Amino acid sequence: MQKELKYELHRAGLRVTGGRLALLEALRSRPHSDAETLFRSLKVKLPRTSIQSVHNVLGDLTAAGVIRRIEPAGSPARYERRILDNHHHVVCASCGSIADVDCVIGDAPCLTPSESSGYTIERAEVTFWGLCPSCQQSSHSAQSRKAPTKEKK
Amino acid sequence: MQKELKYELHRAGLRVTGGRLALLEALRSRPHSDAETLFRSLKVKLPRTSIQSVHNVLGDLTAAGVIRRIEPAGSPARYERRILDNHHHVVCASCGSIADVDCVIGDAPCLTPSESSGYTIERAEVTFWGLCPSCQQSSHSAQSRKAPTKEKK
DNA sequence: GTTGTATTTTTGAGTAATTCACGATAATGG
DNA sequence: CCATTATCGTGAATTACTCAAAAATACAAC
Repeated sequence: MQKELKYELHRAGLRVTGGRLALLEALRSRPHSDAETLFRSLKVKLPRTSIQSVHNVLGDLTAAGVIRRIEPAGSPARYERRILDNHHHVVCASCGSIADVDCVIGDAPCLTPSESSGYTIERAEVTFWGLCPSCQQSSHSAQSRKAPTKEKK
Repeated sequence: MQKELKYELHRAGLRVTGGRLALLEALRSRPHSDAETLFRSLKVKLPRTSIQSVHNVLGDLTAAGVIRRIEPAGSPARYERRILDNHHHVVCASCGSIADVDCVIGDAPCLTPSESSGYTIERAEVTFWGLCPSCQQSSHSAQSRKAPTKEKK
C-alpha cells in the first residue's frame, strides 16, 4: 500500500520522502484535514518534523497536483487526495467538519451562468453549508457562532 | 440618498455613525472591496479612522445582516451590500476581481446533492473561477500564479 | 556501495489579515 | 441637555502562513 503512494509521488516528479508518504497516509485516513491536524498526526512517527515542513509538503503536493487544497470561509485550508473527479463539499456551519458531495449532475454540474460580465469561466466551485449529523443532535443549546475551527473526530 | 442608508442602519438596530455610513457608501461605489481597500477609501473623509475600526464596522454590519462577507480562496475577505437575493460570484483567477452572477436557475439553484452524508443542507455557495475581460487581453505573457490580492481598478 | 548534486527538510524569522481588550468618545432615548 | 450604552480608536496578540538559509537526504551515475 505504501508502494502505491511511492509511485504516485514518483509519477508526479517528486522525490519519495518519509514526510510526504506519512502525509499522504494521514490524508487517507482523515480527508479534509488542515495543516495543524496533519502536523499533529505526523509528529507521532516523525517527531523531528515541524509545522513549516508540513506546509512545505502540502505546498509541493498541491503544486504537483497530488492533493487538492480547499479553503472554506472561516477555516484554515483543508487538503484532500480525491482529485480525479470534480466533486464538491458540505461544510458543517457549527463544527466545521467537511464531507464530499458528488457532482450534482454528472461530471459537469448545471452551472453555466447566463450572464458572467465578460468573464471566461473555467471552473465552478460549489460549497454546501449545513449541519453535520452530530451537530444536528446537539442543536438544542445555543450554537456557537464562530467555532468552525476544529475538525470533528 | 444618505437617508436611505441611515434608515437601513436604524432598521438593523444599529446606531447611525459616520464610519458606518461612509463604509456603506464606499461599498456602493466599489462592491466586493476588502477591508484594506475600504480603509483607504474611508481615510479620505475620516482621517482619524483605523483599519481595526473598519474591521469593527464590517463585523457589526455583517452580524446585523446589512452587508455580506465573501471569502474567496487566496484572497482577504470581501464585502458587498447586495444581500436580498441569493446570487453568486465569478472570481478572476489572475487579478482577483469579482463580479456578481445571478442564480443559475431562479432563486434556488439546481443544487440539491443526491448524497449528503447525513448533513442537512441550508445553503449552496457557488464560486466560478475564470478570467476577467481585462486579464483575458493580457494573457499572452506568463500569468502570475498567486497574485489575486489587489482588487482590479 | 560510494559519490555528487539537487531537492527537501529543518530552523528561525517575518508577514498579512484579523481578533481581542479597554479606555475614550459619541449617539440616542428620555 | 443628560445619562446610558454602543461604538471607535489605540495597542497588543493571534492565526495561518510564507520566506530564507543552513543542514540533511534522495537518487542517479559511476
